[in-house]
Amino acid sequence: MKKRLTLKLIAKELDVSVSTVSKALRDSAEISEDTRQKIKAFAKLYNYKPNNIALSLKNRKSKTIGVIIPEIVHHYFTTVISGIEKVANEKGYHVIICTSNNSFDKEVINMEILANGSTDGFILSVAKETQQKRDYHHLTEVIEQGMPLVMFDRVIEEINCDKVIIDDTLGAKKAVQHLINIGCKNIGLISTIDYVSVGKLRTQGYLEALSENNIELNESLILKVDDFDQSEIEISKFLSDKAMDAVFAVNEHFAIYAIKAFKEQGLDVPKDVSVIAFTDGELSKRFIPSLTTINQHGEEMGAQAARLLIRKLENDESEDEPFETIIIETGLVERNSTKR
Amino acid sequence: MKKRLTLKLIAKELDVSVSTVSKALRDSAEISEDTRQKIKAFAKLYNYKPNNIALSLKNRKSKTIGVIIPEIVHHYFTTVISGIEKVANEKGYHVIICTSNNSFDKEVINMEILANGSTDGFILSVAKETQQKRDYHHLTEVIEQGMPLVMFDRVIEEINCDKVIIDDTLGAKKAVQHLINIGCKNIGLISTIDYVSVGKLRTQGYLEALSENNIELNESLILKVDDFDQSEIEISKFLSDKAMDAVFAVNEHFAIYAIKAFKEQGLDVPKDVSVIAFTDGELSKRFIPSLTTINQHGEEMGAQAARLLIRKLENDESEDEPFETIIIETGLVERNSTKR
DNA sequence: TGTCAACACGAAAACGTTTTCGTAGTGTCC
DNA sequence: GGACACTACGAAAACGTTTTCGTGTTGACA
Repeated sequence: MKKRLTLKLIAKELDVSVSTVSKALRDSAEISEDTRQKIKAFAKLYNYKPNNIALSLKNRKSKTIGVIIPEIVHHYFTTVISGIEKVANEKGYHVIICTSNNSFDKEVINMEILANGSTDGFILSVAKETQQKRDYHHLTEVIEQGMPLVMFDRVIEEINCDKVIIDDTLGAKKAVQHLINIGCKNIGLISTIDYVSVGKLRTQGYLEALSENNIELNESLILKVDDFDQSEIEISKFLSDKAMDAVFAVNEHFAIYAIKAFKEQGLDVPKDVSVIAFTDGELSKRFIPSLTTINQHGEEMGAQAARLLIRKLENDESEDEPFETIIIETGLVERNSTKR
Repeated sequence: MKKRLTLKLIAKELDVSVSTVSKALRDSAEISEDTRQKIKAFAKLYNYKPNNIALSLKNRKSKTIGVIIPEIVHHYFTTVISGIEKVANEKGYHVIICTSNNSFDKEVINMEILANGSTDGFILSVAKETQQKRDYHHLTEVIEQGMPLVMFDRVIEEINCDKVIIDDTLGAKKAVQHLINIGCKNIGLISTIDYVSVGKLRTQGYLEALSENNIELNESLILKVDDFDQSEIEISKFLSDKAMDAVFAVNEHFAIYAIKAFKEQGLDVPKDVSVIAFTDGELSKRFIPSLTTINQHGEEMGAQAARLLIRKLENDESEDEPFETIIIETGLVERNSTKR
């Protein structure tokens, strides 16, 4: 087991001082051509690499950004991470990922650990539990310490920081408008309970689309799923006694459960009933029928979040720059779960 | 913007020395009850948290483990990460994730960066390009520096380190044996080219199962997909002129393309033809028909890898302990793409 | 009163860098 | 020959910890 090479070792070996070695390697003009060559050659030969930890301590920055997401086993979040990584690596940052598992406590702990030097800033999508509890002390604390924070997807309005979101309401509106355009009249909604912000916003888009088209709201066509694990049964029950010609689901899974339920009822998608969902997922492309969706552009979202964060990190002057909220456009992707 | 609290600041504020503060906070018996209380109260009041970077430098360990995977937008890898994270966090480690994007160069760069102090050890699944190139200098270098390395899934046999793999060959055999048991005779194989080790091993399992059941090998029933992006077309072409009553696919995607192709030919799965695949994915559960699979227990795999790594990290004496290869058992999950 | 142990604390080194400042040695110029 | 400016390097501080060792004060005891 080779010991790691340090400046001190090089210095001793070459009989110069540590400072000389450091300067030589950084091409300082203070060092004569001769010794510079000698030191560089030696360093190269023995494959010297500076110790990042020491640099972090010295520079008081780690060149890494911390990402905290509710869960990683979720295609949408992986696309976001992918976008973050791409931009971060381009700019010489690396990325630490932690999952909160939708637990408030784990979110807090992860932030505290990463905030203690490991990370220069955060990109975060808050846990469901945090949204419920409305306890944001860990976020404000980090901000007060001067660490930039960018929130995405599930953001907290009250927190003053950069944000990247999609136009959930508008996206939902687009979806429902599409259903209306193809002639659907009785449009159901499968959403989540309201404390999940996206559920709330998408519900709002649904309502707006109806009202703009002078369609009367029928509350009985709205389902707000509470327990994800029970959603398949809930949805199947919900759909069993309603007359709908379309369903708008706030995510991929709900859409697929809906399609399954319809099939079991002997209904054909899209002939008898159209289904549209919010998602970026793999499933929607591969499912039969493939799903018409409102896409969320996760990778773009991650990329923008990373750009915002790095801008704040590199611009010391930017402290008093106002915070930005970037809205990622959603788009309709027509596939085979809606009739034409 | 509050400055971060350090030992030095506390010391100045309370008019004691840095060492006293450090000792007090760590409950050293050297410090009198009085001052200890005072210091602890102060630290708590102003929410002192030690700087991890300084600790890393001092202790020459970072308490973080680096994970390098070929791609993150892949359900299997996220389950593995999930398992790694769970175990790592339990033991007080955190996890840095980098993706190689299946590029050799990016794999090398990521390892070099993380190896310079950021990380105590590695968990790695090698990039496709690395398997092709057979250039493993970055792996041996890291090992020579005394950093433990655990490889999983796509492992390199020649490298001497801990490994976690699944019994690809046996798993494939199980799959094919199941097809034989339900009465299939003409069993096709959709695999990848051989330099991807899993493709090779699973192919071998296929061959073994056939030979053990005295079924003659028909080379024309084997497809080795080269270009992933073209796989849908390749598979559809491949299946168009063969008479099979079953297909074993080495991954989820190939299986689904096969099912689609069969449907287009007017064949029913599972009535006319059975399909079985290797995978842990979401798709297989939700697809219609849902897929009979050989599962890979990704989370278990990650957990074991993390355990192996941490064992090496915490046991200085373990240096000469022999390396282990843990084999994760695969299991057959019967669903609706195979007849009963 | 002098000796010694116990107690409570501080100084300093160390981890691996970068950077500021100081300074020997050399050469130039009048 | 003296003043001065370069040149090329080294010493030391700093980043925030932990830990080893040294030391001043106190009290007990003969």
